[in-house]
Amino acid sequence: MGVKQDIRVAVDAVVFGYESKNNLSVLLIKRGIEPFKGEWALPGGLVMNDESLEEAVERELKEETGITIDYLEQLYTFGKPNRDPRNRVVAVTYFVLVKPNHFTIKADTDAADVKWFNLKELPKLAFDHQLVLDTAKERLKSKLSYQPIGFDLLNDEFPFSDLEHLYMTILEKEIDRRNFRKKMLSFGIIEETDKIEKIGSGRPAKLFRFNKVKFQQLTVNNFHFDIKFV
Amino acid sequence: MGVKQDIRVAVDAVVFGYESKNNLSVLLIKRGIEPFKGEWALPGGLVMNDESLEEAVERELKEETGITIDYLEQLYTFGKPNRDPRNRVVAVTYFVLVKPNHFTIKADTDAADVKWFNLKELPKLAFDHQLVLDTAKERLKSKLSYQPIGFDLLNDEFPFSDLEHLYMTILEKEIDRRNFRKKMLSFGIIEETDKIEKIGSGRPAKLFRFNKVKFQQLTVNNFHFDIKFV
DNA sequence: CCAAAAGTGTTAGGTGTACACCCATGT
DNA sequence: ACATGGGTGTACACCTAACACTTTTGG
Repeated sequence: MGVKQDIRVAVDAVVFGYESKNNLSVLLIKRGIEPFKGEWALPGGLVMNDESLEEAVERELKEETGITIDYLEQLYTFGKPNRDPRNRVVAVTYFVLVKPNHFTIKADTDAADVKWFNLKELPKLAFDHQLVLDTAKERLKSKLSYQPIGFDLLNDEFPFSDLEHLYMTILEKEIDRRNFRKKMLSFGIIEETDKIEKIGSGRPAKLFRFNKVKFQQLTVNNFHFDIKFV
Repeated sequence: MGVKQDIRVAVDAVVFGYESKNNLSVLLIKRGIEPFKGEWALPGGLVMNDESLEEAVERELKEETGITIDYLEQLYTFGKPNRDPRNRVVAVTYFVLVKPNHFTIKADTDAADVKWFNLKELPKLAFDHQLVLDTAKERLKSKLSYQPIGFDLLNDEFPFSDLEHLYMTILEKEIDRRNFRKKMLSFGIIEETDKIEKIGSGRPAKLFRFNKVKFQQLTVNNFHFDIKFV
């Protein structure tokens, strides 16, 4: 049957965070070891023999970055020979969202440094991680329109304008505020709280909350979240 | 750094074919070796050291089934420990479509037998392949609505009713023929040929053809294939 | 002339899109 | 009173969904 298989399995994560108007970021670590020592890369590492792929991602993110995961799904598996200059490595990549609340970062163990980078100000990335990131950006962009994942990038209670700006930032287009609000509210999955947030100038904003339970009930009854713009 | 990693990487393919009204099938092979010897499983096998994942799927499908691939995309990667009773195996699975023209099967090498199974009459599957198949069915169902993949399950020239039946079979719902035809034709990506097919009873049908080039041109100009039904 | 499947139009209701002014607060 | 961002309504165009009869062929 030919030569014994000699391939490693790794997991890598693309972690997105959103802070304010036009500030969509991704979490990177500065590599402490060769290859690509000193360059920036996606958090990740080899899978251990007895853990699942998801457990591996969660472990690596905890070890390397200390963030709390709000949303996680498998992204894509990259397996071309020569992705890694040392051995052949097949990388199962994951797509992760984090709410601003959970941004807290601790740089302990094997990562020399951890940092959020605005997507508009990225450094050169190690390995084929730019390709992975581009794949994740596409996923984020397309999922935003047919799944309520935007709420995993905002705190539990948020002013409506944050949601608007989030959509405009990710989709990279202008959206009519009135139509956006109307459509979003028409789903009946967002509820008004009795709180009000005053920051900076202008009229204070009511805070809203995503009702996940309501969304799941509706989904069972054949409701489809769908919000598109020209 | 603990114990050396001991994980194998395999590829498996879910190959769909469609023949006639309500006849959506998947290609399975009867396993010639342990474990699960004599049971039915998805075609697939271990990845060789110097081939890409896609090359591995293509090689396995050629070796084991002899079909011609019309559409291929990565499906999902299954990596729980204990999927395989012998070693830990991470399986990168692929989603494949085949036109009726390309159904030709040859059972040569390591597969004891190859066979198309109607999705309504499936045997028990080896490993976690039922889960893989279910994932592929979902993918097929959802992609059908926003990508023109249905045409990769029909011959190049097809009567309109085949397309209708294909959609109804996969989506498992009744669709109004008049509205379906109107909407499908309105995209301008299907053209009439001057051929006519007479089979069985009833009025003979014009044959149509999917214009892929036209579709790609439109896609560049921000056209989105989208065909949904209540 | 009957059976079988192909082919075709209209209407009403709902949804998407475009668009502009008033409101509440801090300075 | 002014600057800043929050909050709201309407009208028209377009698309969706519901629905039934005629045409062409073979037996």
